Amino acid sequence: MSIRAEQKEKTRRAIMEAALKQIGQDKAFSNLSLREVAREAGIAPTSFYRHFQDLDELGLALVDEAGLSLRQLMRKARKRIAENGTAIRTSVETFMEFLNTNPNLFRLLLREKAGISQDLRQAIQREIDHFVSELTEHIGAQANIRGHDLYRHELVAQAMVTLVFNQGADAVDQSKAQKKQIGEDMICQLRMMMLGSELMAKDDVVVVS
Amino acid sequence: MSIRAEQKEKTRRAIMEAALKQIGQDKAFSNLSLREVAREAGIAPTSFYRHFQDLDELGLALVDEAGLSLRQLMRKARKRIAENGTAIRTSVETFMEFLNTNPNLFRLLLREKAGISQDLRQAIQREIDHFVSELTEHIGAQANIRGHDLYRHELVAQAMVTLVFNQGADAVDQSKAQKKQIGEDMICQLRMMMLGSELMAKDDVVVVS
DNA sequence: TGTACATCAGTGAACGCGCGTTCACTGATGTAC
DNA sequence: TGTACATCAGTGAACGCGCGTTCACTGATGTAC
Repeated sequence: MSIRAEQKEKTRRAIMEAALKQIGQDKAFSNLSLREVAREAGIAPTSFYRHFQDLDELGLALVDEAGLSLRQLMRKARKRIAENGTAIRTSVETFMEFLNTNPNLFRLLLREKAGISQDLRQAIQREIDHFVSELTEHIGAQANIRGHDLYRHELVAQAMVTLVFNQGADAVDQSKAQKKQIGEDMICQLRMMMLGSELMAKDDVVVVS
Repeated sequence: MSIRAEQKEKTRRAIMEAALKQIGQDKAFSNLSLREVAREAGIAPTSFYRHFQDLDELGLALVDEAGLSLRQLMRKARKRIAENGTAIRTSVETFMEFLNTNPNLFRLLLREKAGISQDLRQAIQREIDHFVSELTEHIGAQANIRGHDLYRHELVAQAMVTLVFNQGADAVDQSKAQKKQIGEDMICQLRMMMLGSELMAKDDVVVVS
């Protein structure tokens, strides 16, 4: 990479880090100001435009980055599960690692999932949907291997992601001990879901409405 | 009530309705402007201060109102359950009614639960915690009556509220048919939780870590 | 009931401020020969 | 390698704008006698 391109990339990173830092300081993305981000990044306000057309474009770049992290996370979790087999515990613990490593990326996803910008919401929803469908596939395959049938395993996956993501929100600002506790509770809740689904898949259970 | 007090109350309502209207139009609470709210309410910007000290105070008043609605909702659900017994279905359907009746109050809770203002977040968390503890008590009592034991029923209640609240978020902007579908899926997920918890409460099930 | 005074919800002008965006410019880096 | 020109990331001045808040004010409603 040329010197010029390198420097440009460095500045781009500085802008993204500046935005993430502000998000960590209890700013919603829609409350960021271009001038404040530029100040934090150590550039003139006008320089921002050399990298992003506007703040929305910066937001999408950040969501892309978060999505990338999520996918890496999932790969890591899968690898660990293959090694030691305790799928739910391993997934939750891997997710809690993500929370600790990228708290501001998580805050971005969490806050903007219900936020103002339709573009951001859609981008985040896409990442989460992707996560859900990977998990759906995974637990479906696992169930086949182990010979447990699951009832509507796609709903199990969806509920699991919803639980982990949203209870994770309560954990992000807590002490290590409290995080641990929240993680254990989540593990228990996911097991309940899984067990319930297995039970509902058995022939002799009548589902009443 | 005196004429003066009546008029004042009317203006206060107008301000709150104006804020809710803006929240419905994809504004986060932290993006509301005092001037815009006043404009929408049909008063001079300065008149706002006769009713609220600042926008934060307005936010808390709105969360109070939402909390009141939630408690009314719970009471209604309990009454209906006492009449017809299908607890999960009735609760979900009652919640979906709330969504349809007060979409903007729900949007406020949803958005500001992960939002900027610490005061609002705490106020909303308090309402949700109250909801969870009422539900915990309810399903605990129901389980006793029916003779099913539940394993850690407080986690069941927490998960149920998390699921309904957050999947409800996906429903609020959808068509009636899609809302119905989301509701049915939620019912299924809640049943899985409940069944799983019942199963884990049985003596002969060994919980491995 | 009538009068004189007090209260107070609502007002319009004015303020200083930070914002996003434009523009023409600079000077280091890159390229062609 | 050296020279002449092109590119383009970063800049500082300037703009118009909507904002939150203050202030002294108005005039309808309320109260005391």
